[in-house]
Amino acid sequence: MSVGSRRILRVALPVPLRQTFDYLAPAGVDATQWPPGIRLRVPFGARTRIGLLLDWGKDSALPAERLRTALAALDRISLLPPPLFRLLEWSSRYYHHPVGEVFFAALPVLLRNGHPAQILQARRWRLAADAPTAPGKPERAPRQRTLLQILREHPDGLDEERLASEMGRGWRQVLHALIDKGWMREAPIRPERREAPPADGALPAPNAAQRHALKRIREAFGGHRTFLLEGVTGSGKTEVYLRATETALDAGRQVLILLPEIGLTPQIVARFQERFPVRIAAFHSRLGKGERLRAWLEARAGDARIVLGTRSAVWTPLRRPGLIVVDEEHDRSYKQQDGFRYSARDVAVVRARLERVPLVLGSATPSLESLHNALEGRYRSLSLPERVEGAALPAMRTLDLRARPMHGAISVALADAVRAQLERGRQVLLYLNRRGYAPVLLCHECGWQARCPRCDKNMTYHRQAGLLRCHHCDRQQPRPARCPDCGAARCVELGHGCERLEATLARLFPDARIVRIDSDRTRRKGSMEALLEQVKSGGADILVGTQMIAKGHHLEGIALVGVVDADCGLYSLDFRAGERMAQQIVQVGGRAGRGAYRGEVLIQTHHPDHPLLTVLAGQGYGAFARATLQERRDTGLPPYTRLALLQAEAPKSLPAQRFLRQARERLSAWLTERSDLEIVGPVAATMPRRAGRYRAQVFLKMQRSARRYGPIDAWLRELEALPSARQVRWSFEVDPLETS
DNA sequence: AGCACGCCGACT
DNA sequence: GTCGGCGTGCTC
Repeated sequence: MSVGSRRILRVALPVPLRQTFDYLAPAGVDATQWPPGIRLRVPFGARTRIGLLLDWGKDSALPAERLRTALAALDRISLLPPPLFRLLEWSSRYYHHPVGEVFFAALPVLLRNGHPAQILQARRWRLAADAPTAPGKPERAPRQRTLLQILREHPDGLDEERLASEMGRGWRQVLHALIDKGWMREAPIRPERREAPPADGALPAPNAAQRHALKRIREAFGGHRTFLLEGVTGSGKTEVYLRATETALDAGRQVLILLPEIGLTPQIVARFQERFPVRIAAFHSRLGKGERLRAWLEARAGDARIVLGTRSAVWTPLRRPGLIVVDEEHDRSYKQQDGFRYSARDVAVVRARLERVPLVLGSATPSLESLHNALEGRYRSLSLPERVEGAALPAMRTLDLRARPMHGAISVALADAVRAQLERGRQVLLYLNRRGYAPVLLCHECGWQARCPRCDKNMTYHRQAGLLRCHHCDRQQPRPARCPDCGAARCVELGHGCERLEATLARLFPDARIVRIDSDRTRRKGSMEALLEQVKSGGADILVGTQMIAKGHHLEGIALVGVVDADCGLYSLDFRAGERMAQQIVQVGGRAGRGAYRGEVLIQTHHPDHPLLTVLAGQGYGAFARATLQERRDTGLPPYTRLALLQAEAPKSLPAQRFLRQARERLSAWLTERSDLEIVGPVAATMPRRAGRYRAQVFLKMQRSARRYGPIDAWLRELEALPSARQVRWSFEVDPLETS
């Protein structure tokens, strides 16, 4: 190989185009001095942009005179360790997403914008021993006096960022004046606070199932293996993660732990920090740009030994990875729903293979995809069938609503069960996955309904706010005093949301303390924690909530969980609705009886004989999941086939339809007779209009074994150039979760 | 996605 | 007579 002749730089740019761009190396630079994975400043159209060098080439498909010259390299060494680099290439191919957008999604914003790949070491300053201690000194320099006073209050020192915000403009001059007087000393960056880990005796002793799971995971260290850890709620999955983490750390390795959006709480970070006196990088949504870059670089350097984060943390570079964990792997927040639509769980599976490390997928209610992989032997099954410390699993049964007397959304039978628990001084949780007061506002005279003009959907009445809100767009409007159609003052509320359920309960149980938790009540940061704290400390008798309360929270005192409406998940167009409903019932039911007594789960339904409910309530989630898998196999749905979705939306219906029709024709042209690819559509979305835009889609259904990405890539590149594509917003999604 | 180029309405 | 609307074409 003649290295010197490889003069073409192949560069990925953050643009939605399925291609790379070729550049020449500047005069005097041998292209091969620049390793793939570094950032380059390049001219692009009318301006200069930052790209990522992916590869070199001997020659370009473009004539030499059209090539421009790269301006400069921003890095000396690759930003991305080789396995992560290959993971990103794989992701771009698998998800058929523009390679530049994929690579740039893995970089912190500051790096995307050209910031040097160096840890922002905001220097810290503290007072020197001989600085004046009297508050009035020096008399003739008020700014210096202020700065001295601030630092007197912070004997450990303050970083420059804080100094700037406390002092305001011109702070650096003041600082330098004090440095010149010898009154300032540089303080060590981030005083390390390392506490000894708890002695082994202080830790909970793992039970037999936990020990077995750990043994299998530890055996896999040093190589790759994927485990599906099925652990009922309260079975101590986190303790397994912690002990497996310990093993990886002892081997000098890093651990990457992915959590669903609501799972990454300060408490879970604290739990890891308590156990391990090592640097932890926690990627949460409130991290500032600089902090995010620092955490990213610390992970890349191997200084952060544990990386905790949500979906996007799957792209964190690791120097010496030893273990990856995906907690609550069924959770839908692992799926990015816009732009680059990837599944962090699925990416983690591939990453673990490329990094050659074990991966643990944990859940009480595994996704059918993962369960299928386990049943087929691709994943190793581990199970924690019992709760720790002997707490019993709640008993689950259905309550037949047919022809039964009701108090609003609550049957008399459920109300009686609630009363019985309240009389024994125990807590009750009622789960209703519907916000607001009533999902429908209807005129009793003429039949008019409050509909969202932009979505063709009913607007939900929120009584406390006095507003009609559309839950599909941001529209809200006051409740009309009279029917806009006939003028009658007789609009009635139909159906029940959480707000109304709370009102019903207040009437039925006037002495009970009721706490409602839904996104209407937890807008403000920290209000969710405050409400949960109130419940945990016994300051509530009845907890009412949407799916926000279904996940993860350890509520000791709850004896009864009521699922107020199980019917909405039974007959849905979305083939995953049943799976989701079952997961929600089991997860919310898992809040019951984690204290000293056995809990009870009551499921209200008009379809007590529906197989989903009978299997779930009678035999549990595992049996339900296996039965549903059988159904998916019979109907040729995922995970037995693979879906992809081409979606288009436009302010008018026609352009979206036209684009999709053309897209379908073009795809057919790419296919041979023996292609195992089925095309369905264009069909209107389940919600044909949302926020004033018409939506339609084409489905691709492939055999599981289909590994041929080529035709689809060529097809999508063709679509990019289609004139009808410019009149619509379109997207392509592999393995969509929502097929509506 | 940006950004420039390009051809038609209400303003100094 | 110009400023600027967003259609359409291109980016190595």
